[in-house]
Amino acid sequence: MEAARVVLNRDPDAGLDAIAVEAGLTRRAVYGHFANRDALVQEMVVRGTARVAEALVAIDHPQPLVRLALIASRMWREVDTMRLTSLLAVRGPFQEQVAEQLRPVRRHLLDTVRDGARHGVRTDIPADTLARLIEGAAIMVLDEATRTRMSAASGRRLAMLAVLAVAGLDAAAANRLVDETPELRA
Amino acid sequence: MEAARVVLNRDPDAGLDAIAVEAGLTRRAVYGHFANRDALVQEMVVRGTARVAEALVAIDHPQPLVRLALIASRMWREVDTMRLTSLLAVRGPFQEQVAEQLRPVRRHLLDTVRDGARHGVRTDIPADTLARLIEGAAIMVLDEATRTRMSAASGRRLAMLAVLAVAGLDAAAANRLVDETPELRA
DNA sequence: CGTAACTTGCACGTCGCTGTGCAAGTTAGT
DNA sequence: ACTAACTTGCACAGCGACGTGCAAGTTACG
Repeated sequence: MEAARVVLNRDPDAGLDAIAVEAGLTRRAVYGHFANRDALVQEMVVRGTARVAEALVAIDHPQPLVRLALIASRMWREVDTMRLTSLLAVRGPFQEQVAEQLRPVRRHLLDTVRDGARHGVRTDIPADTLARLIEGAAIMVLDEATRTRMSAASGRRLAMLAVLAVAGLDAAAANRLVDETPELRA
Repeated sequence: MEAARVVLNRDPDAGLDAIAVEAGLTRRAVYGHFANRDALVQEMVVRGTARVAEALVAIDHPQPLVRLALIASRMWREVDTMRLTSLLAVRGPFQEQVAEQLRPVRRHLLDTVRDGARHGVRTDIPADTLARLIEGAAIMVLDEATRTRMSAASGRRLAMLAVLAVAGLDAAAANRLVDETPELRA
């Protein structure tokens, strides 16, 4: 399970053998726990997505901008799962499934974007489009930060800054927000 | 060739059969032109990347911010090729090849970012990191715009705004720049 | 017409991955 | 020591995609 996350994060098309080896097992042994490859991946992605979705929906802060930054922050905390989830949300046999699980998260994000209109979030781009861009930007930064083996602190901050940038804040305002909000320093 | 671009854009792992059909040929006939599947993809990606790279490096405007917007704009003009190129630059057997071809482009982008420091480009993020983020953001927007079948004008504008946002401009300044610069209206 | 280039259809072998069957081995719990 | 759960190794069949060989057909050009 854990092994699958690691391996599939490296190569989403990795064979069952690679996963088994990573788990310290034989390919044959895996079939004792899962009916087939898809069942394994399904199980993993569903669990992971559920955890992430729950964590993101739970974000609740009076200021919309802080909520946005917190979303980026929590995503970073679950990078591995997030990257897989977002990957599987686009291609693969689980698109629907994952999309369904992400619905409340996306709704929450959209609400936050709308809510932020009076706090500096740009309105020149339709809210739903902007929400998608913010989501995409977060994932993209996560990818980049992972690829360059960025430190936890740097990655988190970068994710927050990028999300706020796409949301429409200028650099100065974003840095001020991140530095002066206690919840964003945790 | 053209067919390969279309098909692989839908599914990067598409079989040779699908490509042949799209081209109005038989799988067998393709082997009359290319030694094997890899040769075909290689040829296509190399040609495409070369074109794009050339177009992007040729961008030359006194204002760095305009250069950034132009990069996004030209990328949008070559969406299909760009998406494939960026995809192949990360995974697949051509990583090195593509990365090599993109080197001058990335250097140009990095120079532009550095150059923009005095024109509103954020400096709180290291220039090389920021350059990567801008590149990633552009691709991400292209993907999103393609997925939602956005109109040419909308897609182009969105790409420009997103790139400028990540570069550190606030929404108002970005819109002003895009609207008031003749080169960005073309 | 004749020829050269190209395409087609079909057959075939190969490769890599999947999923299963079975006998034998290991490990943990009682 | 006995059992139950789990693992291993190996063998096998299936599937899909690749790459090739060959005979027959089409098309363009002289």
